[in-house]
Amino acid sequence: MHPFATVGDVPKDLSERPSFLIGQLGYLMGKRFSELLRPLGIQPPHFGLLSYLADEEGQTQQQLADRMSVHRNVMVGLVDDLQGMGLVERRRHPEDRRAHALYLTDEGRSVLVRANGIADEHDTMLVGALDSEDQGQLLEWLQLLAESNGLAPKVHPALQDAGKSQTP
Amino acid sequence: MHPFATVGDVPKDLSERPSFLIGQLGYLMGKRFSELLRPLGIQPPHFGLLSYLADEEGQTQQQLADRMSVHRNVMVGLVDDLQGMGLVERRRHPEDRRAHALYLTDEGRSVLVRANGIADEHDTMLVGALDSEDQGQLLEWLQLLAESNGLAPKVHPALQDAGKSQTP
DNA sequence: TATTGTTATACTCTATAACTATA
DNA sequence: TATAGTTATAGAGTATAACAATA
Repeated sequence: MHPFATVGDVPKDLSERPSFLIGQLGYLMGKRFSELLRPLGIQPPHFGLLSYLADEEGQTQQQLADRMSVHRNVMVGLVDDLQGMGLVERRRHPEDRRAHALYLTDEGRSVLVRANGIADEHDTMLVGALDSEDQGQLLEWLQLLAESNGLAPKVHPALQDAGKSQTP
Repeated sequence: MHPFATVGDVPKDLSERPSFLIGQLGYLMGKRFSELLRPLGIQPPHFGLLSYLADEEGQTQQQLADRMSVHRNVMVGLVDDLQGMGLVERRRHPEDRRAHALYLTDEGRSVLVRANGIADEHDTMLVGALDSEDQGQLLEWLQLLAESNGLAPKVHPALQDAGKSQTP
């Protein structure tokens, strides 16, 4: 018995803590998805950008930055990358000459389809050890916990830490 | 319907992917635990170190580094921090004069007790929206998935990415 | 004056190597 | 020769600020 067990209970093992298990698994998810995407030449934030852009083409960088909750400075780099690979195009915005209107190329659409397939594999790797019914129950609980813990849907918190819009 | 839905199905929403939800929640766990620990002046890796040291005092830095799967260079900094706060002591090792034998101070034990309490709160924040029975089921599933995805128990993968022992 | 996109700078973290003292 | 601990260096990633063009 530990001398510091003042409340009468033994300190809990890390692997009995849901927060630790989720932390372990969450870190692994980012790393593994990144590796799975490597053959496509993109990273998870690029995948998010392509997905958001597919939802509605012609958006400006600022609009996409707001939706993904990334700083607009970061968006420049993401778009540079994707444009360099020929996956997106910057066109002139029809109403605002300061802004760019972004569009997917055919290659960009193709890469997005493949990336979605990789994400499916990725999900299967994660929850494949559970039967189909349990997978469904787990998904519901995760959605519930994401909401009860204040997470915005479809926004990865790693991208939104930076102060976004304040220009002092 | 999207023009790239070649396989006949619409791309899945990010918040319907267990991998994305776990990724969101996992990132939040690290950030929030870090904030919760701030009043104690320590960070999550320090908490891990204190826990491992409480399991068995007198361990060397290398032993602790192996168990936590951190590089020994990183361990130096963690021990420096904790020693600077008066939470651990470096004593002479009785059998190997190269090594230090590490011990908790009374203050270190006290901080560990409080940190365990904070970790309990942290867990409750995460799963509090589920009833007690569901919390139990979720914990089982998370333990199963951690194992089926190759995670070592009680080792946070963020700390073990660095090559550890190779001295070329 | 505020906003879009861009660039440059600084800061943090971490990875790698190299050094010492012992074994 | 190998190992425990330490220190220094360099690189990646990220935050902050500043800028030009346009609204």
